[in-house]
Amino acid sequence: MTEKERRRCELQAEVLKALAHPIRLAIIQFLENGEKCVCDIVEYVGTSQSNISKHLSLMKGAGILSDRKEGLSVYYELKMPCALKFFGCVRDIMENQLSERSAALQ
Amino acid sequence: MTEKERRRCELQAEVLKALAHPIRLAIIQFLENGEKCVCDIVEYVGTSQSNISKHLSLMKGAGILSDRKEGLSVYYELKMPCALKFFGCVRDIMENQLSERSAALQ
DNA sequence: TGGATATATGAGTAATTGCTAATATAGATC
DNA sequence: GATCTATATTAGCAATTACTCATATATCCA
Repeated sequence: MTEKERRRCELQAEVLKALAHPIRLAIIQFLENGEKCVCDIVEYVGTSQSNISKHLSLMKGAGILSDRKEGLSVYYELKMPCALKFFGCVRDIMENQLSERSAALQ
Repeated sequence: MTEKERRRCELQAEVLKALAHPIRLAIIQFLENGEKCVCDIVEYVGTSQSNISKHLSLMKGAGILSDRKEGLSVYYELKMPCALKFFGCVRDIMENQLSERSAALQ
């Protein structure tokens, strides 16, 4: 494996790490229909504002979200809609997992 | 957000966590062209056999890989080719990141 | 059956991640 | 300028992740 490939995998892992948390996935799905402000996201997800702020900052840093300010509010928007398609694939994997486990138990 | 949605995000996060590591991504790309045995994977990635074994086990547990034994060797195969397409998308995000950072520095 | 080989696992340790509570910062309004 | 509101950040702590080393387990062969 070349050093270039290794480096590319490291960068890709950064992005995937930034996706790999339930709260961040919930935020992304919420943003599927367009940009939202932090307060709406807090309400939708149902956890503390400070926790949400951390997660938003992390995803912005990873290039997954972008933001814009409007008065006191900050609106976040999804920059990688392809993630939503991928989640469909992930869901299939999960369902296969459950099917296989069910079959194994029978 | 409903409890069902929350649960689904948790499960999706499990799969993404299982992907989100440079060595695991390298393994997945190596498996793009078909199943490989552990010793080939060890050689390709260039880290310890025990480390590789841990990563393989984790991905198998998450439903990403499947395996079959042949004598002393164990062959692993990718169960979610859609991940490869998604990596293309992740790469675009990474490149956008680099472009934006370059623009910001100029 | 013993030795060799391939692979998986346990234990210990360090690094990373994620949460909460408190608080700082920024913008708006009076 | 003070107050309020929205959001971001710091610090502390707990949980999780990842690695190495040593070793266990399984398979093959003489």
